[in-house]
Amino acid sequence: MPSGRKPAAPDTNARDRLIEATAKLMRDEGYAAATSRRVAAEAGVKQALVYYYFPTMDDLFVEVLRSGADASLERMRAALTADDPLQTLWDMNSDSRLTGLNTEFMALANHRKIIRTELRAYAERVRDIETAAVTVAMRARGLDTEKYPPVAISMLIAQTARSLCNEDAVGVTLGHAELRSLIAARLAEFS
Amino acid sequence: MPSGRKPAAPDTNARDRLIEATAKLMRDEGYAAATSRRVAAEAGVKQALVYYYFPTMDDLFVEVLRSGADASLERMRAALTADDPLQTLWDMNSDSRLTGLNTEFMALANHRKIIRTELRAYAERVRDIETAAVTVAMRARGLDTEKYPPVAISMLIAQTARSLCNEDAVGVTLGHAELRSLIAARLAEFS
DNA sequence: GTCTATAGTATGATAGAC
DNA sequence: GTCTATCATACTATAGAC
Repeated sequence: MPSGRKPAAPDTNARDRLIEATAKLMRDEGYAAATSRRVAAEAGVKQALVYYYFPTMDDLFVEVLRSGADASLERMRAALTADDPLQTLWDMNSDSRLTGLNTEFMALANHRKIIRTELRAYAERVRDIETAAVTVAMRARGLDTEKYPPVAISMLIAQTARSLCNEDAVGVTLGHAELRSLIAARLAEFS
Repeated sequence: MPSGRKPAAPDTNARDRLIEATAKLMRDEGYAAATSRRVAAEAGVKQALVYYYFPTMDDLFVEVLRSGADASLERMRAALTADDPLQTLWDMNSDSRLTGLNTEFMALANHRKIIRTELRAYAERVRDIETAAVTVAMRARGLDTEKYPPVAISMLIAQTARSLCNEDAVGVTLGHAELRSLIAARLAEFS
């Protein structure tokens, strides 16, 4: 295979570095900080090169969302067939790197049509996978999937994890211990 | 009383109009759209006047947060002594005007210290009030506040309502009906 | 309290050399 | 594929007239 190398090194091609640099800036300083100049500097290239790979900055943002989404979906598919899908669901939605980016994209999506469309498509694919995993887990334990629809349970777990993460990010921790142990007790019933 | 008028009219003084215009722009187009020029135009004044009332744009943002927070806390205090505090808690956190602004402030808070500090203080005051209301409601119905800490219950209700609202804003509705009716059934047990 | 005018800087995007 | 150079535009913030 001629081009079979996949270096995990920090630098691959310029395009990938630009995408990664944009994600980093969005996480650390918000989407408004991800300007063509700053993104280029972070990736170690000149500003004009951004427009060689991406027609507009919005196209760059969409690509950041897509590549992150693909990686996330891949991880989720693998993880949710594991021993403890519900705990895995909780853990994955507690990753502050992901929830931080997600907040930025939610804010961006509120006023940019292309990003809204892309984010919606991604969110629904994620929900489908998560719901499938919860369905399997609940049936295996003989739980009532009529009274407690798996899609509702998976939303409850994912959204609670993400909310706690978002609050942590701004320094709000009041009540977190209580909610965490309540969830932990509930999740333990499934294991 | 010399200055006792409180006109609900769209125009009061310039300062208030600037704060309201900023909130509107943040809701409709995101915080990045709330520039001194656009805010001034929306309020019907000239750009330089923004800096007469607010030393920097961040000071304006903080003031938007404060005035919104004060109004919200006032409404919440009044509402939570009502007949059905838990339903009220749900309804107040389902207001898309508030949750939209909240998303913007969360994103802003992720990279602006002053706003993070202000948002944290507000979030904790809100949580205190909500928790107090849930405590009263649970005790009145003889529910176990040891096993189900009121602060955790109030967080669960508020965050679920807000999450559904945030998703609605970007067009995601998958699973909402199921989660809503699950919550409705739970809330009904308290009434 | 509200304005005009402007300084100084950063932005998205393009043209064209190599 | 990557660069230099630049245009047109927008931004925050200040100075100073009225």
